Amino acid sequence: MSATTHFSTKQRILGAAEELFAQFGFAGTSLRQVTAHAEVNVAAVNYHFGSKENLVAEVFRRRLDELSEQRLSALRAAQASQPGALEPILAAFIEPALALSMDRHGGSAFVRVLARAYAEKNERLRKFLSDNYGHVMREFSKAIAACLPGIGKEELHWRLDFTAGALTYAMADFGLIRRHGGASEKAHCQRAATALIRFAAAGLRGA
Amino acid sequence: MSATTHFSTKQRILGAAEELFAQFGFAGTSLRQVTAHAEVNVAAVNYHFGSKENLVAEVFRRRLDELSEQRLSALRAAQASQPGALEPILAAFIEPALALSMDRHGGSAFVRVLARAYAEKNERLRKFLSDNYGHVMREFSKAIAACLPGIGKEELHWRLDFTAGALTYAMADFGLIRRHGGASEKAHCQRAATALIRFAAAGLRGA
DNA sequence: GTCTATATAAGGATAGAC
DNA sequence: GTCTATCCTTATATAGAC
Repeated sequence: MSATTHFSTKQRILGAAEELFAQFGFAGTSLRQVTAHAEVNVAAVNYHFGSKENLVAEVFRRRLDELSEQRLSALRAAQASQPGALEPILAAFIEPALALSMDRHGGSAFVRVLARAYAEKNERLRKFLSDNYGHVMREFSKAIAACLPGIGKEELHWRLDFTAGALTYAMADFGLIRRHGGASEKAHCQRAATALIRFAAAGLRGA
Repeated sequence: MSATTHFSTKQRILGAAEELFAQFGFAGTSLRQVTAHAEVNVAAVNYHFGSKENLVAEVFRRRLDELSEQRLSALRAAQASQPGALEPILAAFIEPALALSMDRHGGSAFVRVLARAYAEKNERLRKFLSDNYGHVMREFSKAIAACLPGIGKEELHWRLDFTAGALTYAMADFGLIRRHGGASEKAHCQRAATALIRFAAAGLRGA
């Protein structure tokens, strides 16, 4: 029994799609590539997901439901233990994604898929993400704003915008750091995350 | 004689491609969409550019040759008049792109195309950009590093990386700010650029 | 739930008339 | 330099056997 046999057809498709979307984008990946990579039949995608657009949505849902919960729960913990502190809030956003990108089972590809989605101007995809996960960004924005009194509304809006871009793309790069299985890569990523938190906090404060 | 008639077939194709690439991505845009949008014949792309890949490269070359020169020349001017100052270096990078995105003739779409390229992991495209324009980023990196003595090599590398991501995506958003033709949008963009410079400088210093 | 086969459309690229 | 027509490949999606 091979390693991949442990996963259902549906999970194999999701994993293959995630990997290929990260590498070639949504439009740049064909369902034939996906099924070939997943070693399933071409018809399987339509049987399990109905359409390519639905498959894209499910690739996000599979990870984002859990990731969003982890982020919000870490945010609440940070606000409880260190109220008014900026860095713990940023850590609450970054560290669950970092854990995902260090994970086996293709989690690292997903962080890059997220970065793709950020660049993507596709209306339907943006609406899907905004409708289902927009509340996470709003919670974090509110929490960060509360740490930064005395900054004008317009200025604050921009800093949050810049931060979102910086975090998204920086984390996508974390997913590219080669994981040779050693603990040193994990430590390397952790140092990168620390640097990112420091960078974003300084930028937000506008020191 | 209509407004578009002033431009050659080649220029019309480049303009249409730029607009569509910004909106749908490279893989997500078909040559048929491009030629329809440019109001030229389907065969014109292959006649003038040989292939889709070549068209993509020319879309970059048309703007990036000039933009790179402007950036490097602004960098030299900044280093001459305010040596060791960080903000003028960042301004030298940002303001030529801002001017482009405020320009008529589709310059705003190009800034978003640049952001697309940043997310794109396509090897051939990355190599083309790195071979032809990589020296610009290296010049700026060197200049910024010189302003930040006493920061470790690894830490500095990350901060430059975060900055590149933040700048690229923030500038793409500038290109989305609606320009109703008034001067107020120009002022709005200028304030956004000032905020971006401040944000990046603070992040780089790690205050 | 999984396969083969296929319907139907769209894609990139080219040949050859004008 | 520009057009029409077309070749060939690839794509998404589905129908129907197993």
